Amino acid sequence: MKNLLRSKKLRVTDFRLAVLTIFEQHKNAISTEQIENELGEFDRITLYRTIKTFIEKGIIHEITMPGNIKKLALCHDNCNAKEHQHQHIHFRCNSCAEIFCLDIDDYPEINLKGYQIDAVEIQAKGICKNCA
Amino acid sequence: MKNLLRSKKLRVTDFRLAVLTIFEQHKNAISTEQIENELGEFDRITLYRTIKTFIEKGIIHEITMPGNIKKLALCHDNCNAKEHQHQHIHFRCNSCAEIFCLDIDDYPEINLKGYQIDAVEIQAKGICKNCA
DNA sequence: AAAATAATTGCAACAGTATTGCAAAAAGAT
DNA sequence: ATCTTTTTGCAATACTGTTGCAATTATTTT
Repeated sequence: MKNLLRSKKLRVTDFRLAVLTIFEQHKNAISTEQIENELGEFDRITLYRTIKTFIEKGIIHEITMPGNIKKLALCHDNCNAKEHQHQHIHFRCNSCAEIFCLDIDDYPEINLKGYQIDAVEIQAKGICKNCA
Repeated sequence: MKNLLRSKKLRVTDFRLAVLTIFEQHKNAISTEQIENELGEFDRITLYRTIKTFIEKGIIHEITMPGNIKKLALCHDNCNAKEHQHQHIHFRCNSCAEIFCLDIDDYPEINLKGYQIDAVEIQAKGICKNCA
């Protein structure tokens, strides 16, 4: 974890390590609220800033879906400030409401005449393995 | 427009017609802020409620993307409260920041072993026709 | 066409989410 | 150990959205 921060030219602080630890303890994407609950005592503003920094540096990525759903998950690929590139899809279970980052073998190509496509994000909804 | 509201069992009111008119005047997806600006005098709470109702009834759909991007667009398919089904992708231009609902011929199939997929939403980012 | 009914609106108050500026504290470099 | 720069924590503020309730308006019934 310390190396991850250093590789992104971020200082290693207790706060950042605490937040990273929470991310690593969760397989699935988590909400800001969940982080708040698990942090114990903390400063909200610092948390928002930490999240923003992590997103900019490509440590975590944001997943948003209609209905004010907003979650965060660790990047597994090597992302950066400019572009997050994930070869996985975001799956939301309609039963347990968990959001999973799932790898797929053949990531579909999208072609649109006249449009230059730099990044594609795929979201799916349904029933997950555990709830099925 | 009146028939659209009636078909969804909603009362025809000036406010709703005004909001619908704004949607029809825009080819691309628009933000709540844009609607507010174009409405002239209005009540914000009523607008939020109108938007919520329209989404629930399948008149408009929400498009969300990382970075607190949230836009709204008319549904062209016949959507309903339970599920919005669009055979188009959402394209965001990195240059003009517009969000387009674009039809594609071959909407990709997504398969995930063990997961039941009910809906798929595809988002793309790049450079649009006009900006290219 | 008027009265009854039911949905919608507008206001007040409030809640949640997020940002900015700034001084103090902490991390990393010399 | 000291210096420099980043990060934190606090105060204040802004934005986005919601709830309850009374007044108004649209539709239905008579």
